[in-house]
Amino acid sequence: MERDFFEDVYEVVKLIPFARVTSYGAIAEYLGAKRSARMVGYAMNSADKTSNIPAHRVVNRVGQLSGKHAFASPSMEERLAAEGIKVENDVIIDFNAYFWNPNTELL
DNA sequence: ATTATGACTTCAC
DNA sequence: CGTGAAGCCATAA
Repeated sequence: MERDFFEDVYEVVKLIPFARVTSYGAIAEYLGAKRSARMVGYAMNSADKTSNIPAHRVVNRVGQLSGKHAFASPSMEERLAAEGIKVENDVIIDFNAYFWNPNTELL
């Protein structure tokens, strides 16, 4: 399994530092295809099952755990809480503060 | 090759 | 301010 797009997504997601989160759009934009934000999440769906990808650090633009349903256990919010990230009502608190932009911080 | 689907995003009403 | 619809791209059937 080596979908080029997926591969890039995995790489970026793996590079996400501890207690840090990012959005699908940000990753997609970093890959040069900001229109493919959906594919990023789609990749995560496969990534979390097949690889040790911290998909729980990837949320939508508003910091909402849109993909929590893809996590068997523990819950996405628990994983984030384990990193000191507060989550309430499936939404990351102070998301802007935890936001990690690959284009800005990684580059 | 074509159709359907989706962990998104943005514009419109 | 809230809900709805359309757009875009890659994967799967």
